[in-house]
Amino acid sequence: MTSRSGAPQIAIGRARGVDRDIELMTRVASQYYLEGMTQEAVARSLRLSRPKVGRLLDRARMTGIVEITVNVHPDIGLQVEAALVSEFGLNQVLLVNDQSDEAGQRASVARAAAGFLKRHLSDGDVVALGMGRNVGAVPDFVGTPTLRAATFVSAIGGSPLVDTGVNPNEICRRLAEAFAGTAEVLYAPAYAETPAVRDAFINHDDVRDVLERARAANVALIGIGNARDDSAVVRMGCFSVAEMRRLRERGAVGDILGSFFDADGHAVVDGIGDRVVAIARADLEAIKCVVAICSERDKGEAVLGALRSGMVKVLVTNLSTARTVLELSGRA
Amino acid sequence: MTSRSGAPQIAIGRARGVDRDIELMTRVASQYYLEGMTQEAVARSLRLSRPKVGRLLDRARMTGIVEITVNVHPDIGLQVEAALVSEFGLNQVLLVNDQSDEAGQRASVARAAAGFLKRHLSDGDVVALGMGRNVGAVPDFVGTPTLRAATFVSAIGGSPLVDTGVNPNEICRRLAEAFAGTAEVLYAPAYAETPAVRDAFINHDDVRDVLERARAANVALIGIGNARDDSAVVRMGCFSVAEMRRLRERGAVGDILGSFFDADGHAVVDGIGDRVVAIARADLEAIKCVVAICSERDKGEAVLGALRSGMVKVLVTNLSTARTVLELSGRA
DNA sequence: GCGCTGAGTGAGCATCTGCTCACACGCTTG
DNA sequence: CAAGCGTGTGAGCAGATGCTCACTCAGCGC
Repeated sequence: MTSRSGAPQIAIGRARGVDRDIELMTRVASQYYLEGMTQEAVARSLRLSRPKVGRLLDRARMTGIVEITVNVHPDIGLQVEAALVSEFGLNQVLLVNDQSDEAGQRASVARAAAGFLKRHLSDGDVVALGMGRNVGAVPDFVGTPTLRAATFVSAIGGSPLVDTGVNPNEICRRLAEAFAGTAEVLYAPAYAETPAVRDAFINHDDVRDVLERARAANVALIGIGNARDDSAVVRMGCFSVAEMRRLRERGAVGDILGSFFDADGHAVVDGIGDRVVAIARADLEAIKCVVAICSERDKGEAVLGALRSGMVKVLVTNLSTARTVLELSGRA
Repeated sequence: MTSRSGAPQIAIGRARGVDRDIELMTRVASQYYLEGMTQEAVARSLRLSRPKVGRLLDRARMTGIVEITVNVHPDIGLQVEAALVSEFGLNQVLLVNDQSDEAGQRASVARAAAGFLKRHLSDGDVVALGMGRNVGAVPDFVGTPTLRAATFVSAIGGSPLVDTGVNPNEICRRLAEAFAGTAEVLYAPAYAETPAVRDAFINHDDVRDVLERARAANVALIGIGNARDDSAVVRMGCFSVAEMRRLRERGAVGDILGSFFDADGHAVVDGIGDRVVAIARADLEAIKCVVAICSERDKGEAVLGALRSGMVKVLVTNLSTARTVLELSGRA
């Protein structure tokens, strides 16, 4: 009945003042959640009091030993994922459930993206980072720092008007902290007033070095912007409403790292491109693992264009957005 | 309060007689498990009776919408994983908790391996398969068939003495079924009596074709055997106890697909190799994603040799085994 | 058209769980 | 060395959950 502990004579994991109850929590959680025993039965089997078992379960949930996830139903989710993968030649699609509130939706998409990074980042990886609320929410869900010798690099400049975790530098620092890696940030604005100013920025030694580093990244984590008057870049003051209108007239539906594209994914060329301080579309296309995240259902056209552009390799989004994209692409 | 449904006008996922309550289950599960509402509160918010909410939650757990996993504690698991990755140059390590019973241990390791395949298999992948109880347990945990156009190929012959899901052909068929892919099986024994008989087998058109196909696989799923008198290959009658003893005298600690290696991972050459009907060690080394699974704590030496051999790229095992391997390797 | 069958529903109850609270123990501090 | 503080423990209770059991109603056969 009382099985022995598993004799790990090894020091790994015991070094610090690591919680001595970890094994107990694991055992309790396993009996309760996996074997379906009642808390009282678990208490008897391990000679603990019933409340103590309850408390151990709480802590097991807190520390991440027990993980409860609500997935998209396999019958639906797998079909939609497969359809997106085959339609747009993606490597992977991660779908999460729809949420009624915007914040919750962003959180669950960000959690999925964080999970992807946790599973896939290895020592030595270099991650180029975009901006925006969606990307900015990712560090919140990394959880326990995970000791990866990874580098996080801003792939686009920031905006002085917002400082609320939306700027790539801020995201960069927080992600690096979460993964116990290093951050390399870009001290330049995302958009310059004129091409000449932009050139001055990108020729600055520090800026050029960081952009060079971002270009050499093997992973990228980016958001997808839309081309509407209320889009983030307009709100951030990078563009005027008139400029955005002009972009739309030329077919623009969205942007990635300041590179606009139309519904077919083709680049929309305009003076704009010459004012962006960021890595270029071609740079992104060369990165093997470009993870795009989007949690807003009304960004369907932008996501469609982004997927068709070939920049995106992994898409993280919610079910409705995914369905909207498939519908728009005519593959319903 | 009552938020609208999310208007997915698209047909995907609705085509068949798909459970119309899927959305309801998801919503209920989300409110209960993620937002921490009580069943009664969920019932009120969705105008359902309290028992109905309970029943929906049951079904959500059954169908896989809600997933409860008991992980290794991050503080410990991540350290051990990182240590194995860096020590042996692996791509990834998946650790599961120790289980007191052998069957439960095998099941949880197999579940993790199945999860890895579900996440990583894409259309067109070809998976070479080994034999043994561990590999044989994987198909049981794939769950919902996932429509991947993948091919599963036996990479080693079978044994006529056992027919209980341990033979690669059987595993092959069951995995193919679980993933809704195709199976290519090998009509040959794992070990022939003499090299001449072996040659006769591998020169047979069908056998040669399947082995050729296995060599060209981009994924492999294999077990790790040990070199003891009670090892699976001896029990299966492929070898005599005396032959196994001779292998041990030459330093053998374990085998993968019938290729034996010593504690340093070097191949143990013997007449044995000429009698195996399987792809060779070099073939396996050339496959990018070789997933080895092991659920037995007493296979430490065998796993150590396997990791040092360079054949294994992804290891799936339980915490104690992982620790034992690190300890044996002197990296404790 | 009528009755039968069976899946699905909600009441009621026994049980389980979460929470509060008083208490004991160990550790610091005067 | 003693008092004080804080964390952790188990009793007790209110509320939440799982379960059984009549009951309803749609679907089907006679």
